[in-house]
Parts: sequence; C-alpha cells; structure tokens
Amino acid sequence: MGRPPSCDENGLKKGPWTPEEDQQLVKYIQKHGHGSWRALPKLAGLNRCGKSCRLRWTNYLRPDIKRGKFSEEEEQTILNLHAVLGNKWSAIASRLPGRTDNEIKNFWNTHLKKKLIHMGFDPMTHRPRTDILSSLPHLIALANLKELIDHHSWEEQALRLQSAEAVQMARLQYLQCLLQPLPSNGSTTANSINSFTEMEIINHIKDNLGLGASHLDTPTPSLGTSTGLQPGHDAIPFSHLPDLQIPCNDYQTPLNKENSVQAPEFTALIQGESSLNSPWLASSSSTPSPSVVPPMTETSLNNLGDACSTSSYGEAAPSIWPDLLLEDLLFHEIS
DNA sequence: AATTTGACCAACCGCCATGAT
DNA sequence: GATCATGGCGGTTGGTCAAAT
Repeated sequence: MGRPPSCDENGLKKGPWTPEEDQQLVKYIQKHGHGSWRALPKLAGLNRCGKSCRLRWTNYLRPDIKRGKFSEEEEQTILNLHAVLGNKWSAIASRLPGRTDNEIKNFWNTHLKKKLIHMGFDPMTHRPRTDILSSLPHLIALANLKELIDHHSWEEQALRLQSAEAVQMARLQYLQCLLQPLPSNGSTTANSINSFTEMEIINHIKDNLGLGASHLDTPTPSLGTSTGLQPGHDAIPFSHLPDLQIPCNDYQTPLNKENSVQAPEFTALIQGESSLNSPWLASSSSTPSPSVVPPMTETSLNNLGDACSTSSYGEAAPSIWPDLLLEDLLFHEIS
C-alpha cells in the first residue's frame, strides 16, 4: 500500500506564496503553534498541503531567521563544517543561528562550491583536485609529444592544433595544482600569481618537479631558493607546508591531518614512480595510471612552461573544468 | 531595444527515519 | 513485526532579475 503523495491533486495550491497566505500562516502559528502540519492548512484556512506550510514556515517565515548576505565568519564556518560534515545541511545550519539549511545549501551551490573549484579544490573533498594529478603521466607524455610534433610534418601540426585546446586546458589545470604551494612574495593569496614573473613561475614548477634551476640554463633564481627551499633533485614539493591549506585569505580551511598531501607521495607521482600505494590517490580517479611514464625532459618541461606563459591565467584563474576526466579528454582528442 | 545568458533562491519532489498503532 | 502517518533532509527545478551581447 503506497503512501499518498505529499501534496496530492486535491486542488491544493502550489508555487510562490502570496503575502496574504504568509500572514494567515504566521497568524495561525503564533496563536496555536503548528501542531500537526497535516492538519494545519485546513485549520488555518489555507489551500496548501501541510508540507508546503512547514517549508514556508521553517525556511522563510520563522521569526528567528536571519536574512541578508552571509558574513565572512559565516562563510568560513560553512567551509569548515562542510569539510567535516559534507552535505549535511541541517547539521551545518544548526551551528549557524538564524540560517536555514536551504539557505546554506543555496549559498554553497551558488558561491562557495564555485570558488573552491576555481581555486583548484574538489568541493566535495576539499582537497586539491586529484583527477588532474592522476592524469599527470599523460600530461607529461603530451608535453613530450609536443616536443616531437614540433619537428614533424604539417599533418602532425594539424593534429597538434586539434589537441591544442585540450592540452592547453589540461596544462592550465596542472599548473594550478603545481602552484598551490607557491610561496608568498609579499601577497598571500593565490590570486597574487600576477605578481610573479613568468620565469619565477616556471622555475617554481621546475623546483616542484625536482628539476631545480641549478642545472638549467636560466640564471634567474628560483622561487624555491628565495623561500628557503633548496632547488635541485632533492627538492621536496609541499614539504614546507605543515598541512595543505586553501591558498587564499578568505578560505583558510585546514584539512584533516590524515588527508593532507604527503610530499614523498607527490614527488613519486611527479617523477612517475608507482603511486598506487598512496592513500591520497587511492580515492581519486578510477582510471588506472599507466605503468610506463615517459621521462620528463627539459624541453617537455619547457613546453609546459610555454603553455603557462602564453595562457590567460594571469588575468583570471581558469574557470573551465570539463566533466569528463582529463584522460578521456586528452586521449580522445589525440587518438 | 530586443534577446540571450547566467546568477540567485524559493519551492517542490522523493526518499528515509521514526514513532504510533 | 507490519503498516501507516508524519516530519526531516538533500537534490533539483523553475521563476525572476540583471548583465551581457
């Protein structure tokens, strides 16, 4: 025996509430309390179902509801709680007096989620997006492919053009990951990337890849050097971060200790060593990493750097993130 | 000026948990 | 224990409005 629909087709009104209906509902509840929501509409003289009345009351008419923009403190609280509780909106709302679960959910979906994505974080896990990192060997292969293509026929050039957009996007996202621990040069936000020179950025990436500027032909000191990181093969990316944090003043959300990125794992990943034992990656993409990783050459590295320096990243963080995995994107484009 | 696009958010829908019978 | 009523929750939809084209 099935349940009747919550709002059956007895001619009950749906849709936006009128001020008169609001007034009727408030007046009734203030006088009698809501009691049984199912019985309330009839008693209050409303042509609505009980569920609709309950939602209207709890999400809008309740006298203790706070209206208006979320404060920075509230934003921070939501981010912190979401990192722990996930989409438990009612649990989050219970810790934000005057805010409803619906309001918080909407705020999350329209603002905070997008901001995290823009900053290169997975809004569900609050970790750096791992799909890009699981595709890293492919990106390296593509950088090498570019090196190869640069010296080949027009047909290959056409292929290159076809894949260029996908490659560019992949590189941008990859760059964003690499730049997460970009050390401060006075300004502390990720958006301050504008203040670094191209060469500083590229050198920083090279440092992160364990290819310190010391053995490259650029005289420009690397960012790693300037912040105490020693460039060269011993450079351990992320090691200067006790815990990964969202690199923006507004969203200093510490991740759980056990969730933080461990530098050796990242190094192994970057260098193409087996990363299957990494707990960080274990929960990432279901796509297996290829067992053979092409060696990262200086030229292919510079190819990545080319993409960085010619991109529009300096003006705005990349906002496009395809639904499909990068691996799919890249290999379907190229093959 | 007209149309399109995107952001915002109130409201709805369906599922689930719980308590009463 | 089975059934049903009710309330709560999270996901999604659709209307409105402003900005962009």
